[in-house]
Amino acid sequence: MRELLLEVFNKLLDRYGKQHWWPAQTKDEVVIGAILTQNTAWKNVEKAIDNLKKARLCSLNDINKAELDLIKEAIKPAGFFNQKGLYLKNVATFFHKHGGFDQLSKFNASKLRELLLSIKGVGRETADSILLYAFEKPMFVVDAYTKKFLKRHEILTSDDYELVQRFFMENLPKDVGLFNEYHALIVKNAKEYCRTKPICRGCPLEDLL
DNA sequence: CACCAGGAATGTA
DNA sequence: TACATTCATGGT
Repeated sequence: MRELLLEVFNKLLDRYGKQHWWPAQTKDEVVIGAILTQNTAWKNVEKAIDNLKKARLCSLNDINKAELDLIKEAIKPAGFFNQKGLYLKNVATFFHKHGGFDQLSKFNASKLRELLLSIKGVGRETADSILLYAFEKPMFVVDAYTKKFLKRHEILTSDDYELVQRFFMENLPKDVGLFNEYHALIVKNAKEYCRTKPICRGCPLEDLL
């Protein structure tokens, strides 16, 4: 199974190249983007982040100080702005209370995940995205695409988040760079082949079906 | 026009 | 534990 997962990774990387995730300029933006992209197309998140930058609200510190309604107005393009406005406030408060990235980095990945999950608005995928792409902890990120991808290629059919996550983490070297690219490549591939196309023509994993 | 997007919280049984 | 509902904008 280890070899299969590495083979799949190599084929994806060979086809698509590095994805350079997370698409953000700062760690704060990774956290903000992780909230904004919940069940939302990244294109819309970009608009929201653009608005936040123009309003000088694109850091956790700024979000802490800012009026909630200003945040909501800026993030409207990303949808669910009433919830996400509150969620951003919750996350910003959390980072402030815990002394920011420097202090939080001292926790091990498991403990930090637990802390992140205690924030209202941060679920498993959001927590893991923050752990991997902002804290650079070797935590595999699972999303809807990942499950579709595994089913489509008949590798694993489970919908259980933790199970799918363990499947990757127990069968791959715990490497931040590897987890980073792997998740991004799965998303890239799934967007292309796991939506409307019933047959996998031209997919780099065609021969695995 | 319907359907979905890099989910999570909440409620019900 | 398992499943349904709600949240909202913008692209296809």
